[in-house]
Amino acid sequence: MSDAPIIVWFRRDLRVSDHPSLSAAQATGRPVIPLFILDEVVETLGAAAKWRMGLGIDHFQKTIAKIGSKLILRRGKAVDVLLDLIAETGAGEVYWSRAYDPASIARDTEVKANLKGISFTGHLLYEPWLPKTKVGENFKVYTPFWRHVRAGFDIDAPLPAVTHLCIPSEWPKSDVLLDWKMSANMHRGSTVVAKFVHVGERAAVIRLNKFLDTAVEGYKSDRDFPMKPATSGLSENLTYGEISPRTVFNAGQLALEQGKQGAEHFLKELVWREFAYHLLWNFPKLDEICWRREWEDFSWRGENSDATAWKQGRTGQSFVDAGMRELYTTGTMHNRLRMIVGSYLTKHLQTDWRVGLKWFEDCLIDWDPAANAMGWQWIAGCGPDAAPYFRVFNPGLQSEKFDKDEGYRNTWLHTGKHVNAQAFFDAIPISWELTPDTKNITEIIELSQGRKRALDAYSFFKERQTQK
DNA sequence: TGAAATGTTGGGGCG
DNA sequence: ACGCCCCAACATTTC
Repeated sequence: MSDAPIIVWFRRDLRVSDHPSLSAAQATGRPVIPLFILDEVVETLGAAAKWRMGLGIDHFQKTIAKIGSKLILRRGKAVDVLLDLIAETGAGEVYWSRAYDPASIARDTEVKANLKGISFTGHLLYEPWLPKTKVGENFKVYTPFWRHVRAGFDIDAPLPAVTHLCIPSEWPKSDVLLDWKMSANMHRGSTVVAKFVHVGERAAVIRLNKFLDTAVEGYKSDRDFPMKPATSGLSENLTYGEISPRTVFNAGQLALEQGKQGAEHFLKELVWREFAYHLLWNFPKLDEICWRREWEDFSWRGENSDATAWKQGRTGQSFVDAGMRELYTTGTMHNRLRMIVGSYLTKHLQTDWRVGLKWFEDCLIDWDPAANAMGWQWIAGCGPDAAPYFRVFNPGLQSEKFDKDEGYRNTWLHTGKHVNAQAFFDAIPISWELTPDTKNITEIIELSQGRKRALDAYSFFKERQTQK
């Protein structure tokens, strides 16, 4: 029986509750060395996500300290760092929670080929390769996927929090988090976004409970209204694994059994996240190539000045601009606005969905490789189970329906009603000018013209397709 | 998880 | 009383 230490390599699982690899390591009774690596995957995160990951690590260091252990920080290519640490400490194995995006898979495959690594489930409810249709195919449509996993997969109860860890006889050296400068690319001002983040396990659980106590009953209808406090906000925590999907699922299931309206819809949204990973697993270039390949021939515009105006929240469509400014200021955007701004960019502005995907990747603190790619392909009309291309959102009508009192637009465009907004914009050091009141910006393109241009491009595209 | 165009119906004003 | 028109309200189809 070896008493060699076990390295628990943390990635997107910054928690001690319901953490299968940590619990398994602890259960061996052997010393545990908690480790985080600033590796090739973390280095290339978008600015906001990288900064937010830094906050998560900072918080998690304290969590680990509270259970009598220490989070070791190392920087470098993952396999090299791990081999070095094994040599230094005599560690026998490395445990981790699986990741499913191509960059992480490549990294982890190389690691596994060079040392004894054991991977656990932790980031998802269902391993993405498991769901199959009756004829053994991968799912392309959400509803059958939902029905299949709902009926066919049991979700175990979450594991209890790990409350202590055996420590090694000697701690290996650790980097200092500040030296990693995780905020280096946050030119748009991390102090502004910092007001909106909820970091760590405790914050995540508070969010979950608050949502289930107060908001879930009205979730089904209220979640479409960006000014209503109707959503859980948990995407931010799920993406860094500050709460496990299993914890969220079980709590949602309990609410459902208590007869709470909206709980079923909440579970469905959680499973959308699973569906995104199912798609990404089966189509690893989901963020690069149109899932319906023929759409590669569509006349998408690349980076262009209209797209720049879109990023800056200066399109002259107040609802779109408000959404883009919420994104820039808070690192998140209400889901309804994500659909609206995505539709506007890809339809009215005829711009390639990958331009929008990249901007979201850089701005979102809840960025997720699978969900972002699926969402953009969905709205552009080239993805699986996608909104048909001709489903063009009209931002004006959408604002009539979902922001009738202009509360949302007033908040993010600043027209004086919500004084906080000015402070946000004052604090953002930006290279382009934000006028305080964007309501008078001339629209890039009149809405019905933009719609027509999009539909014309679509007919032209379809015409060419049939000729092939 | 859309919007606009087109089609249908039925009530009311009015000659 | 009747036919006609208008148009709101709703349903269907088309993009």
